[in-house]
Amino acid sequence: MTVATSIDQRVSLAVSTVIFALRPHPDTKLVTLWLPLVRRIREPHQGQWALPGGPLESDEDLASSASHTLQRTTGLEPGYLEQLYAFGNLDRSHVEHIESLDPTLNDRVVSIVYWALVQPDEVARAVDGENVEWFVADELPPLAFDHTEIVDYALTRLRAKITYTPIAHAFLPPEFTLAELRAVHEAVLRTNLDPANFRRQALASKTLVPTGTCLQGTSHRPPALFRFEADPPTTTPEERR
Amino acid sequence: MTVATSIDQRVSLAVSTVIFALRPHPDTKLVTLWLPLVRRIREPHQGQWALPGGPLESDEDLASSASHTLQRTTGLEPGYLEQLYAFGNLDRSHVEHIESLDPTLNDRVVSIVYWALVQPDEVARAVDGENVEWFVADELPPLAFDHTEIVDYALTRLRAKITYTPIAHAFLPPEFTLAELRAVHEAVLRTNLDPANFRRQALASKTLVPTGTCLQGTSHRPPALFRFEADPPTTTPEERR
DNA sequence: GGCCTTAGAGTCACAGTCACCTTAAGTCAG
DNA sequence: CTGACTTAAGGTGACTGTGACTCTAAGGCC
Repeated sequence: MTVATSIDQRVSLAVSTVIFALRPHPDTKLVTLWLPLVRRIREPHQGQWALPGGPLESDEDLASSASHTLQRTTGLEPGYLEQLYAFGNLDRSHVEHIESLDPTLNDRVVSIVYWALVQPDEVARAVDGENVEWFVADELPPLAFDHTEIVDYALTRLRAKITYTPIAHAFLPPEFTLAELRAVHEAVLRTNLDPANFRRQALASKTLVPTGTCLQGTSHRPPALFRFEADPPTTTPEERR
Repeated sequence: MTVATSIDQRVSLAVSTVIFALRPHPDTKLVTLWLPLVRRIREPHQGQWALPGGPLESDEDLASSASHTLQRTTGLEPGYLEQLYAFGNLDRSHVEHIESLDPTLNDRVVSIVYWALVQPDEVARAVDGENVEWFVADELPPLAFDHTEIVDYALTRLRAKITYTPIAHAFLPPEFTLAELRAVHEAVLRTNLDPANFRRQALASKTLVPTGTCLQGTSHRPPALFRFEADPPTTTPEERR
């Protein structure tokens, strides 16, 4: 920071985003985590799948860049967006599959990676196709660069964070039942949770507000609807401003 | 990442480090957190104190860059080093004191900030002087750029992390008593901890190994010496390799 | 020996968690 | 209308970790 007025030409800066959404698993039909990947159309790692992203433009914030990537690849707005980590080690372009040995293509890239939660809808499927494809997060093909590692870390972070922070709302509509909220947790954590205990803890967290209404038309006792509290405090620097 | 083969000239990349060490407070004599700052010798923010750091060299990893900064400003090796956050918003050079209005000096800088824990020794004081000076972490002067914000975030992270991770060892010699370990926690958290309860929790964490020996020469019952377990598992990507 | 200081072990009340059970409230089949 | 079925919602008891506190152990110092 102190003396940073020039930079070595060969270090470039990119922003990538790990985008999570919930959809039914094609085999088990159980709801699981999915994420969109982009097929690389040039060396290195041409043809392999990679995280969506791009170089940081000089007129956009880091988080804005991640948002733009999200919009470009899925057509969606982020329900939740947080910086994951900055990956910049020298060896990160050379992992595993060295396809191109042309050193000019092996430029040093520092990637600032964000992770996002979205609600997939019709629009998302429309953007699909082209070079974008959605995959089950825990059943990914080999990815370009160190992106497998990055996705693993993002999954760890998501699974840790959902247990102590109300981020599940990013996967849900404004109003939802406790069963729906629990289903999100179960899908992310890949476990079954005791409905009674989950209910008690969710209500104790003080982040849920009962709407007073109930969901009608079910073949059983109608469940109460909730919405999330307006201002859940966060701790990342960006959001503290 | 995907298309990152060129970068806008005006975005430069720097690595800064928040370096924490424990020393007695000059007034209260109680042990507290200190950190070294560097006086800026050019615009913008000339004369103000800032975090030590510098541009990322094309042949060094991000963490290595932070280590080099640490070595350069204090002469010390890091006992603990972890990436804090990447700060890159457009307005971060313009906060508060706009001294230089020359736009060419207000280049866009993305800073990847690390935080480190060190044991200060004689060497550290020797490097002192020049443009480096140590300050009590909670009583800093106004800093250049958004560095006040960054230090605040680093302090939050340190204080949160020491409660659930055995990082206190970075402030301690290889062998130490439980009272010394507790003193580190008390200094970082600025609270008094119940010795008996702290003991119970520390031993329950399974990260301490009794050496079998006791510290002799005290004017009371000799305390047992401990050392930290060899392999404390961590979760940051760098250390998982 | 008596006193001081700190180490270290133990006790008790309390809050949160987990596994499990019971009751409430609706739909649907007959 | 009635009973079967399903899920919501509330409750209970065992267990666990924590905070406040007490008590004993082991040294040095006077």
